[in-house]
Amino acid sequence: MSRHWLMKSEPDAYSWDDLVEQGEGIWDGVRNHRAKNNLAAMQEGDTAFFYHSNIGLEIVGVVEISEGGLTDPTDPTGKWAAVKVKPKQKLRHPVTLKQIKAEPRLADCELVRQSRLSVAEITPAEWEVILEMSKG
DNA sequence: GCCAACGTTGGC
DNA sequence: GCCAACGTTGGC
Repeated sequence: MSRHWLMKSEPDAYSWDDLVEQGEGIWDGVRNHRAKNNLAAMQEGDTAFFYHSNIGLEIVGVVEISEGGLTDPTDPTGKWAAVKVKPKQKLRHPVTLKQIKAEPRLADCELVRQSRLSVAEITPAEWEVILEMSKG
């Protein structure tokens, strides 16, 4: 049973378009324990929303975990986790943070509850709600 | 082991 | 640019 996630990136540093251009990206540099636990729990085939923080403040696409269980190559101590992701589909309409906060069914999601968490889990129900919203 | 001070992240 | 939330550090 695959799980769902949400991964934040500042588009200035790494945007959806950057990922599409490269075909596959490694998600590293996470230095938060809760986010790391989420990264470490990801398995190949899981899917994740790609969220633009700071600029945009919206979910722009869906990525698939292409390789899980990696150690962060940018971390000399080898304690932190990383995964590889591939772009799967761009949302027809981005789902903004504003919309997410206005949706009662999403009030409990990790993104809303702990806004600074860079890698959050999305429940199957929340996943469906967001996908539905992206269809406009 | 507690807690105040400080730094960072991210929304507004 | 400000501020709230959260994590980390360091003195005790």
